[in-house]
Amino acid sequence: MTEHGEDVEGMAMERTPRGTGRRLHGSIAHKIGVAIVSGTYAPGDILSSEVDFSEALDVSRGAYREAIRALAAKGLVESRPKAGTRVLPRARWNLLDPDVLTWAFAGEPDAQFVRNLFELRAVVEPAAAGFAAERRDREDLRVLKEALAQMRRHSLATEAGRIADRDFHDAILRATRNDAMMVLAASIGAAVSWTTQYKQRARALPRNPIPDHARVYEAIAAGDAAGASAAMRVLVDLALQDTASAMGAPV
Amino acid sequence: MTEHGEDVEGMAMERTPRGTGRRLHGSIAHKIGVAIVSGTYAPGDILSSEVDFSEALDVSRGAYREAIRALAAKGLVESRPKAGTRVLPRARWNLLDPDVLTWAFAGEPDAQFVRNLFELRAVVEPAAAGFAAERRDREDLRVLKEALAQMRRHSLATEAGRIADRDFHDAILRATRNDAMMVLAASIGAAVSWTTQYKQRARALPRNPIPDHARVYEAIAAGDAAGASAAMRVLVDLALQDTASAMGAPV
DNA sequence: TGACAATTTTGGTCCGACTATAAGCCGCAT
DNA sequence: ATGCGGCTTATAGTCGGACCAAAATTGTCA
Repeated sequence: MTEHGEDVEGMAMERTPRGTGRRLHGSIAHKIGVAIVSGTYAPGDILSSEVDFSEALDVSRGAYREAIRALAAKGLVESRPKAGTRVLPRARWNLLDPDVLTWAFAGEPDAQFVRNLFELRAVVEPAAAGFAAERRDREDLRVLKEALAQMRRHSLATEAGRIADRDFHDAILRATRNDAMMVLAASIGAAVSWTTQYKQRARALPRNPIPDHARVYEAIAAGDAAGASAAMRVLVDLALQDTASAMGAPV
Repeated sequence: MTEHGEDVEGMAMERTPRGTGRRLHGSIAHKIGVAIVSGTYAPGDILSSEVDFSEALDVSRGAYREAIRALAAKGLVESRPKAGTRVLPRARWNLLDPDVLTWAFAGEPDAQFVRNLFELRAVVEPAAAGFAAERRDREDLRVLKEALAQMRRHSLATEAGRIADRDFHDAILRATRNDAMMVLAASIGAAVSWTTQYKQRARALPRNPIPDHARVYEAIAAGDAAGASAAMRVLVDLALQDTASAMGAPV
């Protein structure tokens, strides 16, 4: 992707084992995954036969198959003897899967999809904050407070600031004592954090997020479920507005 | 398991290609997946080496590796050279993945987990109903009405009845016009439907679900978001109560 | 004794052959 | 013509065996 300049098909793998980082099958899955999510291969399309595609990628058939297995596990494709490997309809994709989310945000994210994600977040996170207010223990509050302090110290423009922000939300999720909710909101949160880059890019950083977060913290500390929920709803709504304006799309 | 007498490890694959149905790597993934989710292999555990495990299962190393790829794609395990394949901490599992859910409900489902699922459902579905009330079109209402009619015709004890119930909820999700919410609620709904079996098993069928569903339909048809949301909340709460009592666990 | 090097274990990749499945075609009978 | 059933054949599925690469362990030497 750097100075080689070639990669004619746009899909050729690095032949040099140097600096692969990921395993080979992993990068294959990544490439094809991005291609599918970004629409290069539309739902219903049939991928080239295993032999053709794998040698087009210049990898062994085994590695290619393992990549396809991963994609199939995420609901992106389905392979059947004689029929080939077909891209499944979007409704079957595990859109909440962390990897799929990563692939979706690898290119220019679809504005509509981002809106949907925020909508879901606006449903889940306030509820999570409410549960957290009811179930948090002393340790949860300590972590929450520490994250808040870190957010005050560093701006959201810095890496440390974003990590603190993430810690804050993660701590709330842990406090819900609900695994399912944790997994879900963690995925959404990750996706949402990608959009933060767009906010930064647009230099649209007019709002100081600290007060919003502080209000959430106070309500959780006070054990005020309704208050925590409401405060979180405000926080998410504001984040959505920022993102929407930064992406140049109407809310 | 029958007269073969052997199968020492309790994990040996059927050697007879007869009635496999699933592909081989699929059944391997299923077996190991269930074993992990049910706690046979605890987080942090290292699976036997590829050669050992694959020949213990009496399958080729390739098939085994493909199965592991699928599990890795769902966040259940992680493989690293020399380090082996290790079961990841529960927090990394894609608990909302349809397959993982299936595996989780393959054995006796964990009561706590079911409660968490219902809690999440209680958050998402009412919100979805609200959005549906705002965005549904004539076609959505038609499908919804038809599903409701089918539910009246067949009891929930029948397969047709359960399908109708599922159609009803799916139609609501489609009406939200939110892909992310659709995928999520579909997963949860599938999981919840497993629990229906437990309700049946316990013969705890005291409640007639039609009125609850009808109220949701009426509110959506009327475009009453708040009403639809409230009606759905009631519906989910009642379902939770039924399930909880059927599972013999306190709410 | 501590740093370095050889060893060995284990996953990663490749190859080539064979098998099993089902889509699509062809022909038969209606 | 039409619908059904068997046959063909392309394609994914499975296998086994070989070699590569990385990392944990062990052993060795300064």
